[in-house]
Amino acid sequence: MPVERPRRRIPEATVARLPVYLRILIEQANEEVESISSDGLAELAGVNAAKVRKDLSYLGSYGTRGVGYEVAFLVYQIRRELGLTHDWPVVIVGAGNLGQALAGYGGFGQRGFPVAGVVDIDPSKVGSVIAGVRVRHIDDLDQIVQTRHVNIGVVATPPSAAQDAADRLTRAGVTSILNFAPVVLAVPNGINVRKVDLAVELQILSYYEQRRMGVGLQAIGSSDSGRGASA
Amino acid sequence: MPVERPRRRIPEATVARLPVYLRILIEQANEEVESISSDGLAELAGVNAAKVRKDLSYLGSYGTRGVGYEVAFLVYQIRRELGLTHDWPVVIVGAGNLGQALAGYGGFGQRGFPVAGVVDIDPSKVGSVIAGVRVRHIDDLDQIVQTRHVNIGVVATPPSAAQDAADRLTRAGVTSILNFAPVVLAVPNGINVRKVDLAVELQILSYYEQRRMGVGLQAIGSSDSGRGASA
DNA sequence: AGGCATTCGTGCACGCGTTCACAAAGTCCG
DNA sequence: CGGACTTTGTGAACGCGTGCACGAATGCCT
Repeated sequence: MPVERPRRRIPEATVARLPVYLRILIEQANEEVESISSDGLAELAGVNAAKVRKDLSYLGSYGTRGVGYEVAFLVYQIRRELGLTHDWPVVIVGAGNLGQALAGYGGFGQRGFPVAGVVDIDPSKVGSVIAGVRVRHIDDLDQIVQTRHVNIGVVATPPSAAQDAADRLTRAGVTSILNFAPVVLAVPNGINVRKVDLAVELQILSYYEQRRMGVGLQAIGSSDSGRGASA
Repeated sequence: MPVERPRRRIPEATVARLPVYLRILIEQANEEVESISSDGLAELAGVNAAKVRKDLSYLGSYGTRGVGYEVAFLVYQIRRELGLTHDWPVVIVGAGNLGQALAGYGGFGQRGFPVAGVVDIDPSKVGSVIAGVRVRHIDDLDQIVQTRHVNIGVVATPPSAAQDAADRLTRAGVTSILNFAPVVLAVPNGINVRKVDLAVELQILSYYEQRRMGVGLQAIGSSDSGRGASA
């Protein structure tokens, strides 16, 4: 009996939705809800019910026909699949406006991603304490990554410094990067990069707004960009 | 001669990439680069060259065979298509940690999205000035949206207040929302919502990290999640 | 115990997006 | 001026993700 299956590959689109399901399920658990149907979960997540079932089927055949899914069990399974059974310390590069906000954002530590350190290249920023974490110099990056076993780095620098930050992170041994700088990072193979670009998001919204006006008042209908439940 | 074509619909995936091209092209223009090939742009954007050409072909047949695209002209065309020929004022709901960082983030105003106002429901926060903008009470939302002609709202509240913020925004007449709260917003039809969820992004990275370890040291290869050029 | 209602799991078809491959169109040089 | 070279624009094939529809399994009620 194979205790830990090698686990089949999960489609990227599904991986992106699992965290959403997880958050909703934890909420439900806090409200003493014991079980939930794919329909119920779909409604709360703003997606199709069949999609929910297919997504969850990648985890295994948990779920009871005629009843639904046991919330607590599903939380455990998703946690395990996403690798959230233990903490993933992160290091933040850049102690500017954004870096400080991220370090102060409670959502990190509370959700299993404690801030192992904040570093900056500007000596004048080093030493200041933000959100209980002392800012250290970027030269200490290697040491932080190694002693705290950091796998995930966050780039919160100005655009001009982002590539250098990424280079230092990968050199220090980080294998996943969350990039907030409006720059396309070049990284070695095998390094996982995800980007969050506020300007891009706004410009996408701008496109649909502009379109809405230009075309006149005709049916806008499916201008929802993936998410969005109707009231 | 139709001055302004009705413009065929552009695939969502392409719309999401246009802002990236735009940023790169503006950079190139600043460095006095006059023209660029689809190959060159593709490299800088970290995508396939054919994809660049197909994306740009949705704008029209700009581009000269044997030469490439004229940078300045392409910048103009993308700007026009994305509706960036004029500013889009945005209103930020929530003057907490994140709201302040967003208001202070220069990337907004400089990229055509000036902050028309920051509002909060907490009277103790009202009146304080962040990044040159005075925080006003959320009851002033309607007035701000109407007098400043705001179409885009940013939700930067705690999760528990996010739905209320979205309701108020749509009621005030906002038709696009950028949501930073880890909540699935329910909005009326025709309202465009995009979400930015830090915890979700980290959890996705966590999945691939966990997988990397579990499977052992075998080829990780295509674990790049869309972006990522090799060094 | 049997039948009915409910809900899961999934095969299948459809549509969108990506990529290849190549003709068309232009430049450059001898 | 002609031929070689470069690069665009796009038809076509492929692959992935979505959503429908339905069989299978389970619980509940009589």
